[in-house]
Amino acid sequence: MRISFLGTPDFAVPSLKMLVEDGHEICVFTQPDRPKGRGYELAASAVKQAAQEYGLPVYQPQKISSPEGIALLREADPEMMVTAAWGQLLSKEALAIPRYGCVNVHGSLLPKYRGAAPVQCAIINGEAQTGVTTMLTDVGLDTGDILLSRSTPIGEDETAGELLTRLAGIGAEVLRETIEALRKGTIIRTPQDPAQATRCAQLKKEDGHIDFLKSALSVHNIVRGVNPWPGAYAINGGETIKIWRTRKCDLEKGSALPGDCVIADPKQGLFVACGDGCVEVLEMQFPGSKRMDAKSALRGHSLSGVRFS
RNA sequence: CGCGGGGUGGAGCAGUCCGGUAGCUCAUCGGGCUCAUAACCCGAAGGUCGUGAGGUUCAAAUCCCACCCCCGCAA
Repeated sequence: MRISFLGTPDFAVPSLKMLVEDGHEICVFTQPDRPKGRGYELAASAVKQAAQEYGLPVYQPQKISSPEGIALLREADPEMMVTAAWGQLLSKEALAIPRYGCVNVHGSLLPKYRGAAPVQCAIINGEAQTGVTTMLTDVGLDTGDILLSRSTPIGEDETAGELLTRLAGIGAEVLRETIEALRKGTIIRTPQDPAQATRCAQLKKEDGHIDFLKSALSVHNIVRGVNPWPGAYAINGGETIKIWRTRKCDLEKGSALPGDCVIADPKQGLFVACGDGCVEVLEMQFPGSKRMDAKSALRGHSLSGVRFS
């Protein structure tokens, strides 16, 4: 089938590869290259890089629903459009182009966790399970009819990055089944129940600021939910200390206040008091330094008596 | 030329501004103490201070120059 694929980050790559390997005729749309990293060099999206490896045509209109974007889409003349972590809403005009419509691969069990950061939000909220849903895109934000979905349990210590990778793979499989069913005409469209719907906003930098007033479990969920981006951090004076990994622990906090480093020792590790109980910090990063396990970090940096804010 | 931090014994850091024969914590090895210990005491080994038979100097980890690598901000 002739398919226009619209996607940007890593999450979309397995789906793109699947489409290519299944022999579909692909035309790729992805966000324009943006200045990135040290030196602000222009960087291509993960999808663009993958597309170039396959030698696929790549288009990067500023806005897909602009006249230019629409023109490019019409020129590609897709029978179907597929989006995965695309990042732009599609206009009615754009959606009308492909005969089979537009299928979106979304990293949650819709109608829960509509929006930009479904995987991260599910972890932060302590969900025990999530999944991938394919839906028929309409003009709303992740509001279209559900086609297929598959659930998966979330590990207790699983990070957003790890889960994202897993869901990306699952997404590719579900997408394959969805396309197959659509072609055969055996697909069943299920409207979303608006009453069950929840939305999650794009994560901001400050979402990584750990609030130790919350429970130890909540802190742990935030730490893994914002890993690897934007990354969890605690403030000690003027220093921002990144917290990469934590673990639940049984240590009683005693009279310690939230944010207190109850134990901070190169031999024992780092334990920080929360609203209830403590979390053990396993991996952290001091400013100007690279990330390392907490015990190593504590050899050269003392945190005894410190209270994070 | 987007802004900034850093490369020092196995690990993590101090020392660099105000040049003068390298220090701390942990680990390692040997010994001791203890019913016992992620405990404690005594001792030892281990470093071309990122690279340059670079510059300045009587003398450079420390000042100057060039290059390499790592990290944060920002996206």
